[in-house]
Amino acid sequence: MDKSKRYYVTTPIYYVNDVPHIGHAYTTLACDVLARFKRLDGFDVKFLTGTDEHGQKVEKSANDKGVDPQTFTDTVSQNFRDLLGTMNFSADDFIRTTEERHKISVQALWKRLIDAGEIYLGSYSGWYAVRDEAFYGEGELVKDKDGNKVAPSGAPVEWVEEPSYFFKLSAWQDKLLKFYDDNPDFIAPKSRRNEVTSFVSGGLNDLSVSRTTFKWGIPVPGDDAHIMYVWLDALTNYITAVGFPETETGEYATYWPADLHMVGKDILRFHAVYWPAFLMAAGLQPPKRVFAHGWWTNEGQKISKSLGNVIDPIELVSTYGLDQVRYFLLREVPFGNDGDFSRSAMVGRMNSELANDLGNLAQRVLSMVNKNCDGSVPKHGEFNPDDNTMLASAHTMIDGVKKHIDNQSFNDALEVIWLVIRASNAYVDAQAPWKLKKEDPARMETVLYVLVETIRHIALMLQPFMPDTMGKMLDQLAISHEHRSFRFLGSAHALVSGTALPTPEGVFPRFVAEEEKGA
RNA sequence: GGCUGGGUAGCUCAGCUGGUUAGAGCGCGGCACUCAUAAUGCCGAGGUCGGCAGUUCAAGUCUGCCUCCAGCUACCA
Repeated sequence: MDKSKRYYVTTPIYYVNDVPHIGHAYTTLACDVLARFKRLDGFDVKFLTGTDEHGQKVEKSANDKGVDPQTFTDTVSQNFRDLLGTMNFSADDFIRTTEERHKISVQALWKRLIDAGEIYLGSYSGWYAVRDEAFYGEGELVKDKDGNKVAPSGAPVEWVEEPSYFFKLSAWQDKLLKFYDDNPDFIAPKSRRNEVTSFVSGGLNDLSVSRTTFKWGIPVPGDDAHIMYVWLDALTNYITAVGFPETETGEYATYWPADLHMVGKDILRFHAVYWPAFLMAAGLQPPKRVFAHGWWTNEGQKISKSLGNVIDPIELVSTYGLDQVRYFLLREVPFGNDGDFSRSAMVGRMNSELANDLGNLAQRVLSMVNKNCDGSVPKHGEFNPDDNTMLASAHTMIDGVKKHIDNQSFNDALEVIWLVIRASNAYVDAQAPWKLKKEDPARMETVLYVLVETIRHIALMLQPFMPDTMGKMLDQLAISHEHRSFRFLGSAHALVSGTALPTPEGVFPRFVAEEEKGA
């Protein structure tokens, strides 16, 4: 197996206590585009997502509902699985931490860490907030209005003193710093990398990795009183899904180390510090890269449940259309930055870029072809310098796109494609095929040929972002499903003159607000 | 308090190792065209590149100080 031609990308596993929102959709969307892109580029891809189902909070939620935790998680995990269909995500595997394969995997990892002397039994005491699933130092606590000590988040805390296993994280400080140094692209974007290295440079404490205060989790092998700390459990999903503890054959041998863990910026530390430390301590390879993306605000406001302005992906898709939403989320903001979702920005992008620039380009060209070329791919004569410039920009587009995709710079990748789209519209106007129709029909056909061939390239390149719509556009060019990978880019696989084309139909309608309709 | 990143046209942002008239998209104004989803193309307005000082033949681009914003981190009577 050629390891350079395989690609393993993961989303975080989503905490089942949450209801799927735009943040989940955004993270998985980014991975979906990467996975689709790599598949089209000839890679053997594994794209993993799933749900994190253990922990005290889940146990509590289930109790509150009067059901056992397994029944509870079966129900809520499904919400995240449904999101795949809603957003047209092409995940290859959906892992749940309550699965048997995962229990085996986590316990095997634990044993490796024990055997390596990286875990020891001690005792833990501190202020614990169930709601945050985190310990706080005395100094971090604040007083609420009744004078009770609470976490900085406002969550109630309790003094907990219990035996606990510890991972010797403190011993990994130098090795982690060397690892970051040797792998400058491990953490992205750059600003996040700085944050992590400065955090690690500040010193690391050993990490409590077990609890005795609840039961809903994976037991420590040989010491059932202890349940493994949720992050050790959760992070291990990335290797469970490739068949760990089997490491010599099968998917682990093929796909590990993962090419990319996509995460929100809130969980970067777990992925960029704890996870590589766990893996190296167990004698396993850390992942190649962790990318921390930003958050969305809603019309300039921070999104929160209490404000009631949570953005529901299902609603977005039904209002604006699936591919329009997929496009907007990756086009509007440089990936890694925070972004703002606003109705006007959404409509602006979908109308000016999708309907006007791209949709109308396809429509104006295809309808001329339909009316003037017998509804089939036009014949072409010699290409003049203008034609060659146009075609060359279509042919070389992939280079820029690929470069940006490998940096997860989705908006830049789209910009590269849009330069070609704008150039195509300018080319149409400059060549004025509607004039050539009367003056030089053969030349008109050549111009239209250049255009359909350019549109073919644009549609092929945009498939990862907008799979449905680009599928329709390729249908309109009568390109079979077997001819839609990036292998077919370039003049060697150009459209064949005379091929019958279906009647064109617009694929990106303009968005007209309800109140404007019928006005 | 410390660290990091950032303050560039109305808005969102590009500007690599310092070098001729500082760029794009959107928005705005005008012109052209009529194939097309009242779409497209072209032209234009406009910014003392956060402030002050310095280095240099030359600074948005380097240095120092100041200021504002964001993130991370530490600490506190």
